[in-house]
Amino acid sequence: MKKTAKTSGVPEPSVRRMPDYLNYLRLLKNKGRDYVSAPYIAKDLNLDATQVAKDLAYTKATGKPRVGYNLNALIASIEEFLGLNRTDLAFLVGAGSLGEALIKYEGFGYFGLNIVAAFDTDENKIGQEIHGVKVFHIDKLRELAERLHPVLGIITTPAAPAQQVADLMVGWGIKAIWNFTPCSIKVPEKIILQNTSIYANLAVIMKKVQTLYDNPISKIEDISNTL
Amino acid sequence: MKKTAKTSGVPEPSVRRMPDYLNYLRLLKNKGRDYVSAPYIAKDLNLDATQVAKDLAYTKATGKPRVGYNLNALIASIEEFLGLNRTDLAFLVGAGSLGEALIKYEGFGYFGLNIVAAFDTDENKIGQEIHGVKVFHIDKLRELAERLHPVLGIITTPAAPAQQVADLMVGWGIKAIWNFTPCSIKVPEKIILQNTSIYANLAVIMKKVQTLYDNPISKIEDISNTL
DNA sequence: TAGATTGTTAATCGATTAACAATC
DNA sequence: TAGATTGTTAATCGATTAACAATC
Repeated sequence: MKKTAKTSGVPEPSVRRMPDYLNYLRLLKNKGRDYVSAPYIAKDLNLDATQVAKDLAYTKATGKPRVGYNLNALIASIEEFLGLNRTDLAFLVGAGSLGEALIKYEGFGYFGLNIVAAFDTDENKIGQEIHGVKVFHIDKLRELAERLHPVLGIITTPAAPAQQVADLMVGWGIKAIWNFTPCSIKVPEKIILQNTSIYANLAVIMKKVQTLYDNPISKIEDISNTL
Repeated sequence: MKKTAKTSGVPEPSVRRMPDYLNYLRLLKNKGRDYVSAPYIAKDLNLDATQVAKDLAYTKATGKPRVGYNLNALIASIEEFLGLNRTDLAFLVGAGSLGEALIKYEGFGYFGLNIVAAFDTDENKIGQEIHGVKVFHIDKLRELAERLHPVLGIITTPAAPAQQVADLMVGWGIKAIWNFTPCSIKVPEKIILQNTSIYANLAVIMKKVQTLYDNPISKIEDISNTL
């Protein structure tokens, strides 16, 4: 019953690893390296070498046996794969600290994302500039969307108004929505929806921390301390 | 070769869905409902009913055929599963806007996380209070860690100092690290490490947006507009 | 040439989905 | 009783890992 918008045949986990590779390879390039092999990358990023090779193959990158991949070509290949040549305009609704953090996120520009306007309902925030991005009243969204045709809408409001904001965005022609609220929002089938929940990550970490309490290992450590 | 710290036999995707259920069920409770079935939840959250039932079973929740689950019992069961009764102390390093956003995140308290101190190297930030959490110089981490024994360390610094911060945290007895930088950091095997990369999510969304350009659908839409 | 690495094809592993008996 | 839902067991699906031939 669940329907996940396809990411062009490439497994989503592979897509998620791409920014890691890119970040790592750019660092390596700055160190003056020219070639790099999949096993080498794998070791540094704590991944399986075969998996790295397979991921890189998705980007149409090609390497040479015994030598590896040309670093410049590989970086270009991943950038191409992720579409970083293209720059998409984005609107952000909810100019709280999370919204501010996203706007200030240095790397976004390098990842083909350009937040051009922020919106809020808080009169204190309206008119302000965050890192060069102006905050407008939400009522201006329609007008600005008609003019700029943003592709992506980012929701960083509190949970309550999330659905309303999403409806507004869809109404004014946004193609993709990135939802940072913990609320599950409904959008028409054609709209791309990506939920990013801090809580999902928190849950995983708390669950792992829990094992520290359950596990007799901590008790063993206690014992060894008394020896 | 890759080693993922086990979350006690429960599939990680299931753990990640738990906060969604919890959030949704709390909302439902506020509406005055007493019972809820897996298919009902599934419909609202856009999931498969069997999957919901299976997820809930992991929490040891039990339901009655034809009736569903008692809402209070179910909520309690998920809270128990996630360990929300326990409250863990956390230190946060990097009091920028992302750090600030996390400190202000209303929900964290409800999810068993208590950020008790923030650290930075920026003299302008030191001594300030964010939402009741004081910002200390990073040099104070040792002293405060010895006193408070935080379980979790959150890294919201820029990428460059991430590894250094992690080493510091590990040195002072932190058990789990939540890394928000795009840098892959190395920690001893015993330390729980959770990476949350905004870029991974961005990559997925950009890749999906890309299909809008590749796809002839957009062209079809253009044509229909001229009719 | 020898040997490491690519890149493909097959095997494994794990999560999701489907089927169905139990039960309220 | 009839029928919807739980909860378990089996089938499917997809990603990761392993094996190996090609090749530089």
